[in-house]
Amino acid sequence: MPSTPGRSVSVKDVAAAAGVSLGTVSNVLNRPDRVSEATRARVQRAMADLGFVRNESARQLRSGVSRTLAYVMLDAGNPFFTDVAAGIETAAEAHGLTVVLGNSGSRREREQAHLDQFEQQRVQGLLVTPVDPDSPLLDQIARRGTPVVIVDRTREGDDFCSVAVDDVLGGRVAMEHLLDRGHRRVAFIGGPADLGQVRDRLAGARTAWAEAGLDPEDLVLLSTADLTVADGREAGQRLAGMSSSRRPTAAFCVNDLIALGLLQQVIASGLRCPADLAILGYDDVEYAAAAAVPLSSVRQPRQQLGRTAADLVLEEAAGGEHTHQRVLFTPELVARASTLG
Amino acid sequence: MPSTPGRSVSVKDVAAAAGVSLGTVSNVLNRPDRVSEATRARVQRAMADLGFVRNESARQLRSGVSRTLAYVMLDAGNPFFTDVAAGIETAAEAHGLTVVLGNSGSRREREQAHLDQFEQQRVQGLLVTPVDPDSPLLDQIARRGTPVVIVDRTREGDDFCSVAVDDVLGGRVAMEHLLDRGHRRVAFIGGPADLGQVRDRLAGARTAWAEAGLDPEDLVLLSTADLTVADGREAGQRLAGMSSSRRPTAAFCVNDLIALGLLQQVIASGLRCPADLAILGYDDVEYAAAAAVPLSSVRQPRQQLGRTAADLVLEEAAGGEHTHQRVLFTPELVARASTLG
DNA sequence: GTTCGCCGTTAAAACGTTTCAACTCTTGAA
DNA sequence: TTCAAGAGTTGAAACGTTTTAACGGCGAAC
Repeated sequence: MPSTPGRSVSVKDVAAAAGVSLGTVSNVLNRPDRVSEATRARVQRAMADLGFVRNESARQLRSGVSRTLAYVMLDAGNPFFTDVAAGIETAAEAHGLTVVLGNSGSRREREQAHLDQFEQQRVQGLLVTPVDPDSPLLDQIARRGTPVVIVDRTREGDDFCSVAVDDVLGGRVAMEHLLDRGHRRVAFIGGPADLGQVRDRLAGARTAWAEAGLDPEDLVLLSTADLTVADGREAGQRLAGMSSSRRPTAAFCVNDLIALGLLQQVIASGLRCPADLAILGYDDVEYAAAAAVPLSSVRQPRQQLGRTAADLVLEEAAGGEHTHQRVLFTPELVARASTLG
Repeated sequence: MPSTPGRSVSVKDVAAAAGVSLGTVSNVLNRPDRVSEATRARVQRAMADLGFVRNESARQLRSGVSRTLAYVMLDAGNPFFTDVAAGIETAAEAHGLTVVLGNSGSRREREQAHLDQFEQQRVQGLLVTPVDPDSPLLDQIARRGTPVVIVDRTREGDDFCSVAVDDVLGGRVAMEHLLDRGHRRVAFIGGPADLGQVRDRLAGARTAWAEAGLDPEDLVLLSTADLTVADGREAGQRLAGMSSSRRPTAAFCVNDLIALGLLQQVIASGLRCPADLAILGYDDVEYAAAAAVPLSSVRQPRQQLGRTAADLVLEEAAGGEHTHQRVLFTPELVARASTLG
C-alpha cells in the first residue's frame, strides 16, 4: 500500500519499517551484494510500501559526485542543436549519465542563469554553445573546477576544449564542387557579413575560386540581411532580374533556408534548376532532400559533434592528465539534383 | 586572485577568510539586508577571491525546495515540442525558476530515466509529454508527492492536470473551411490510421462533412504510411493520376509535411494550386508560410500550451487546494493562398 | 575449548548549507 | 542611571544520504 503524499520518506523511515538499521538500507541501495537475501527483500518491500524516493541532493552532498552532464544550447528551436544534443545523450548514456538541457535562446542572461544553475548543481561536465565564446564567465566556471567544453564555436588560446566544424573547409569544398561542374559565373549568397560562419564559408569559397585561377572580382556577392527563406527569395528576385548573359549559372548559399527560398523564387520566375541556375546549400537540413528539386548541400556531422564534446568533457572530468584540444570536424558535400541535373 | 581548482570552497572557508561566522555568510547570501554594509562587502570580496560556488545540493537538502521545473519532452527534434518548451520557460522565468529539459526521444527507458532523475532531484514540478500517457510510472510519481502535468496528451480520469489541443475541433474547423470555400469533392490525407491525432482530426472532419449534409461515403480517404514529405508526394501522384472529373478539388492533410509533399508533387504534375487542388495542412510549421504556394494550415497554440502547463504545475506545487483540470486549447485556422487563391 | 576469520549488521561521523534562538552592542526613552 | 528596542552577529542544530570502523555471531581450524 503506497504511502500518502505526506512529505518525503527517508532511509530512516524505511529502516524502521523493515526493522533494520539505516546503514543496511543504504547498503541495499549501493552494495546489494553485502546484504543477505532475506533482509534485502524485506528492505525493498518496505521501500516500495512507503514510496521511498532517494534524495539526490543528500546523495550528492555526501558522495560529492553527480550523475549528470549539462548542455546549454543556443537555440532549442534549431534542429542543428537538437541533433548535437542527441549526440551528447548517446555518449552520456554509454557512461551511465543523464543529460539535462538548458536553452539560452541566444539570450545572455538566460545563458548565465543556466550556467550558474548547472555549476551550482555540480554537474560532472558542462557543454555549451555560448552566445559569446569569449565570455569571461566561461573562464570563471572552468577555473572553479567544472570542466567546460565549447560546442560548435571556438575561441583563441588553449583554455578550453572545443569541437566545431571547419567552415572554411566547407566553403572551399562547396565552391570546388561548383567549379568541377564547370561553372565559371558563380554567386555567393548570404549575410550578415560579420557572422563568423558567413565569413568563414566565404573565405573558403574565395580560396577555391582563386586556386582555380579566377579573378576574385568575378565572384558575385549577394548579401542578405539574415539567413531565412524570405532572404533567399529576395535574392532570387535579384538574380532573376539579371540578363541571362550576365546571370550566374550557379549559386552557393550560406545555408539551406536561403537556398530553399532561392529555389522557390527561381522556379516561380520560370527558370529551371539546375539548367539555368545550379543551387548549393549548407547544413543539409531535413527538408533539403525533400525540396522541389532535391537540394545539394554541405552536411555537418552534428551528432558526432555532440558525442565528441561529451567524450572530451568526461575525459577532463575523469581527472587524469588532460590537455585541452580543439577538434575540427570535416564537413561533407552531399550532391543532389540541384547541382547535378 | 581566484583560487586554484583544488576542490570546493565552502561557506566555512569564506567565513574564515572574511573573519566572520558562517551564519553571517549565509545571511549575505539569503538576507543581505540583515547584514551591515561593511561586512557584506567584506564577505562578498572573500567569495569572489576564493571562487565560492554555492552548493545547490546542500542548499536544497536543508531548505527542502528546489528552484527548478523539469520538462521531459517526447522529441527534442520536433519544433512543436521546442516551442512548448519555450512557453514553459517563459512561465517559469516569471516565477524565478529555471527549466531543465530531458529528451526521451520516444524511448520508454530514457523517459523513465529522466523521470526518476528529476523526481530524485525533487524538482518543484514535472511536465511530461509521455510515450504512454497511461503509464503507471506517472501515477507513482504523483502519489509520492511530485506534481505532474501531462502535456499535449490526455488521459482518462482526473488524476492529473493535462493541457492539450483539441484535435477533433481542429479537424472540424479545417473541413468547415474547405466547405465554406465551396468544395464538395474533398480528400482526407494521412496515416497511420491508429495514431490518436490522425483519428481525432479525421473524426472532426467527418462531423463537419456530415453536418453539411454530405454523404460520408463521398469523403475520399487517402491513407499514408507515415507523416512525411515523401508520403505527401506519393499521395500527390495518386491524386494526379485521377481523371479531372473525379479528382477531389481540395485536400485536407493531417500535417504540414504531407501537405508540402503533396504541393510539390501537384505542381510538378502541372496542376495548379489552389485552382485545380486546394491544399490545407495542419500544424503551421515554420516553413508552411514560405512554401511555393503559401500553405493554409491549422495552428496550435504551442507556446501557450507550455505556459499553461507550467502555471498548472506551479499552482499544484504551491499546495493550496487544487483540483486537477484538463485544459483543451482551441486550434486556429490560418488561411493562405493554398486554399484562397 | 580456544582462536581465527568471515559475514551481516550497526552506530556515528561527515558532506555544505539554512535556520533559529541567543547573544552583544548601540541607541534613545524613561 | 536604567531599561527596552533593535540591529548585527554568532553557534549549534538539522536536512538525508554515504561511508567507515567496529561489533556480534558463527563455523572451521587448531
